[in-house]
Amino acid sequence: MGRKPQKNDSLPGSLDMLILRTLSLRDLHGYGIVQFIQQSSDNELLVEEGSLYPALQRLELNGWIDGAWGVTSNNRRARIYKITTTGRKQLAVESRKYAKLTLAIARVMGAE
Amino acid sequence: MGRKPQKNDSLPGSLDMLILRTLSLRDLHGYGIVQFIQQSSDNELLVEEGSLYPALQRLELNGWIDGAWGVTSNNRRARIYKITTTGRKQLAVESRKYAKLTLAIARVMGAE
DNA sequence: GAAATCACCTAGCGACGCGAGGGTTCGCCA
DNA sequence: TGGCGAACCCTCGCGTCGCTAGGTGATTTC
Repeated sequence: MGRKPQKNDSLPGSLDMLILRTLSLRDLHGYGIVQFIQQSSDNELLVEEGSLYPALQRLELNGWIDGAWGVTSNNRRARIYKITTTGRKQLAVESRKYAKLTLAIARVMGAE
Repeated sequence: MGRKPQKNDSLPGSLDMLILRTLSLRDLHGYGIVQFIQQSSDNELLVEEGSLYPALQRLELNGWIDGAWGVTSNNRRARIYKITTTGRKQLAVESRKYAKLTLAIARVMGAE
């Protein structure tokens, strides 16, 4: 059997970025976001539903995404989310911040 | 004036790794750990004392570091910490995990 | 001798992700 | 046809973590 996907426990804060990134590519419902992240991470990232839905509410509250009831390609009721203009800006901000942080950490991990 | 160092708020979990990494290079006291991380990260990472000391207790409880009262080169009383054998193993584990996670995140951030 | 620096510690708070639970609707197939 | 599993949504309570804000004391510097 394959490797077990990791929980995102170890990098809080990055979940918002991952969701925004996903929605920047296409409108999607919650369940689909989970699948996209899992697949595009090569089955290494697993987003629990107990993390996802609160995160979506958070993001919507901040005005970074917009949700509306719709129907999936499977003919199922679902809340379809799309990223807003502010959301795209936020994604850019978070990406930059994430890059700086990981670079800084890499420096420490490689320092003598 | 220069850039303000970032808080580590955005990457919880990585603090333990940074401390272990620092102590894997040399025995050090808390205050010195903060300075080392700040300097070796090019002044981008700032560890608050309110984060550091609880973290040190955590690590010691887990048996990953050992603390003992001593004296710094400045002739000041301080708790000198050193990494244990188990701590080095833990550092290796966390480093690998961190690398995998950031790689997975990078995949998602670069996916289409 | 006052102020700044070095050095340690704690309590309480807010944020986040998770586990566990509960719910509906659709499609499949025995 | 009726049962079951998958797709889909949601919430509550918990543990962990870093931060803010506060406090302590010793040593150097002016």
